[in-house]
Amino acid sequence: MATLREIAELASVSVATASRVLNGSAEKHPVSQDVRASVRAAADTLGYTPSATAQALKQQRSKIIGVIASDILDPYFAEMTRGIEIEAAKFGYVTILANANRDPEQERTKFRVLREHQVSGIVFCGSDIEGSPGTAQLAREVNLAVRAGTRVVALAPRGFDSTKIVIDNAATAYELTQYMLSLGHRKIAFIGGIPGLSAAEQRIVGYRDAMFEAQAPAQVLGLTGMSQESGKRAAEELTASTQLPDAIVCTNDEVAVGVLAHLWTAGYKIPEDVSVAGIGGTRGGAVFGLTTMTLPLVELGGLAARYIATAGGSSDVPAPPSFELHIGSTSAPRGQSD
Amino acid sequence: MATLREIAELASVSVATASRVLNGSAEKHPVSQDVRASVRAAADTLGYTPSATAQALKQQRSKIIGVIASDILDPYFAEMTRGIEIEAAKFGYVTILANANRDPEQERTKFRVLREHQVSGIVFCGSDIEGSPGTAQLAREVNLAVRAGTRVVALAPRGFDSTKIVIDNAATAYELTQYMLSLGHRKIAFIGGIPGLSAAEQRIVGYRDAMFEAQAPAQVLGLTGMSQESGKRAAEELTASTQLPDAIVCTNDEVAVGVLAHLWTAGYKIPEDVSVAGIGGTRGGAVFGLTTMTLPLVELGGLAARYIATAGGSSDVPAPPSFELHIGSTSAPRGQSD
DNA sequence: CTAGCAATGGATAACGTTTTCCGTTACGCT
DNA sequence: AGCGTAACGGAAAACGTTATCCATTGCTAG
Repeated sequence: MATLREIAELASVSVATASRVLNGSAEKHPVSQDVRASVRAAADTLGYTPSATAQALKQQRSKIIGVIASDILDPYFAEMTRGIEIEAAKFGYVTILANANRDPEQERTKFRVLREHQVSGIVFCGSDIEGSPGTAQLAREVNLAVRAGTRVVALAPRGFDSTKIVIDNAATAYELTQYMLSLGHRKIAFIGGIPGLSAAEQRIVGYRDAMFEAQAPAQVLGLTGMSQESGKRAAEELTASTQLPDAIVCTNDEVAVGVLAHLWTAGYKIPEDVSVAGIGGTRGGAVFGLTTMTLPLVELGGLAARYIATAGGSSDVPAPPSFELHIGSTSAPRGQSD
Repeated sequence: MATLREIAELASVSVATASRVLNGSAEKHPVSQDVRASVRAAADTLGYTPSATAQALKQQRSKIIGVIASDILDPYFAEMTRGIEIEAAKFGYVTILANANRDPEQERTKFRVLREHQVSGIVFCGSDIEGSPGTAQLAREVNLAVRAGTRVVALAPRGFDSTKIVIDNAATAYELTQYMLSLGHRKIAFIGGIPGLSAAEQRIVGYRDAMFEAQAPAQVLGLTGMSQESGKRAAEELTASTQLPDAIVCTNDEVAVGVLAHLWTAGYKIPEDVSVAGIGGTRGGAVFGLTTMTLPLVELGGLAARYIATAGGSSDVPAPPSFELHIGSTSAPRGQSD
């Protein structure tokens, strides 16, 4: 790979000048048109590719955003990471993706590795698992980093002192449940979640609140998982019992699809026999016409990326202020499975 | 962030020694136990984090693997990237993920950006779209890089002079079709693909071959897309026509799920009314008991990662030999939708 | 007794950039 | 004429590592 020095030599200018022409600061320090042209020509003939590594070392900041996703195969997080990547690219940033398999230990090691790579910031996609062994340890480490100036943003409820961009999970579930109630359903079951997973627990809270208000009997088969398989298993359990509910609200689209899968193969009609709803509005449920609360997943990711890419970038704020942004659930339920 | 110099100072040793203790080469150049201990202690108190950036600059090779995926939301590629990430981590590598949206232009820009980051190698997940404007240009650029020593591996049929690890798509589709035939189905339709997409076209070839051999009438609704939505639309078209086939073979699981979705909502019974099969064996189809050819997607990714992480690493091969690895379709179809 | 070697530690030159600090012009103004 | 000031261009010091060469010691083999 051609270096600036070689370019400079070929164009008979100094490396400083070559740098100014090829990478940026030609405004701060003017370079004549002639020189510019010859430098660019030299760069072309030699096939110059700037070394992002050297730039990062010099500037103490690589144009990389680290992403730690709870489960990369879950469309919920996949959408977020896509949002991050798209927005990051607009700022010339690139994303390093790490999958944590919902394991705080893995999150911790990935967090470290990402920091070693001098990333501009780190985004956590996915919420806390309270009570899990590594959770507190991770939080301590993250908080230390945040205080040291590392830009961290959590796209979910997290026990970090970092910037957070979170959806109001309780409100979302509340609205969805209300919607199902408004359709005339009374017996509405709730399925899904993982013990200690804040986001999931908040959704159960929202569901309970709505049911309580309507004086309808709540039935929570929660904490059964967040995957399609877990949804399927829970649905099997439900259909094995004496009486099917009028409707099933699921903690996310994946679980809902699993429920749908079982109900369908068991011969039930949706929504005639039972209504099913999910949360997320991911591509996964779209093809089934799943009723779901559409969440701005891609936009959330974009927000996170933009925050990292811009905060303290050209501005002169040394310590980017951590803030907490709550996205209300503004979307209305949509779909045909209700 | 603490640097080696600070550590060295605190431990009253030279940076060289600190480097030797903290990062690696303590075997090549021995360091006494006492010194080791004091350096490590210093590193601990100062909270040392090695700068991957500086290491990369010095060693002319970052421990990063670049991944360019055709469509990150398609489980087929998501599985591959997961395989890459898992295996890469074992070697202390990290992956930069870039989504190309099946667009050669985007692949090209991402390829450039990745190279700027001095990645150890680049993996393409997804095959060529022949005839597309940017394809030839991309190939030229990639080949140039390969010749210059960049390690590139394509996890799909590609017109690159790079290492390729490809599944025998024709054989896979052939086997699957034969299996469906062996079940007694005669009228078997094929759905899915994108014009110019080599992998998809190969699958059609395999299907045709099997049907021809069995003297069964082939019906290809190919080139309708690779997504769930496209599968659904194609299925709609199919059910609108006079007569439903006995079975439907789809180009991948996503399309198959889309087909399933339509058939189900339209009131058909699977597999009583019509059998459905996909290719890939991704998590997407699992919950529906979709009949599918399980492909070693994760393993493929792992192979690619291992190749990049190891080739020319400690060995002294300067130019890693490009090779072409064909994975036969060894798996048998599994699932209940047939 | 001494050449030679293993063990250990240090200095220092890179790696490819960016950026600050200094020249040198040339020009416009008093 | 004198001088401030843009407009340019270059030299060189970092950024944090690693690796190559040297220096010192304490041995052991001849």
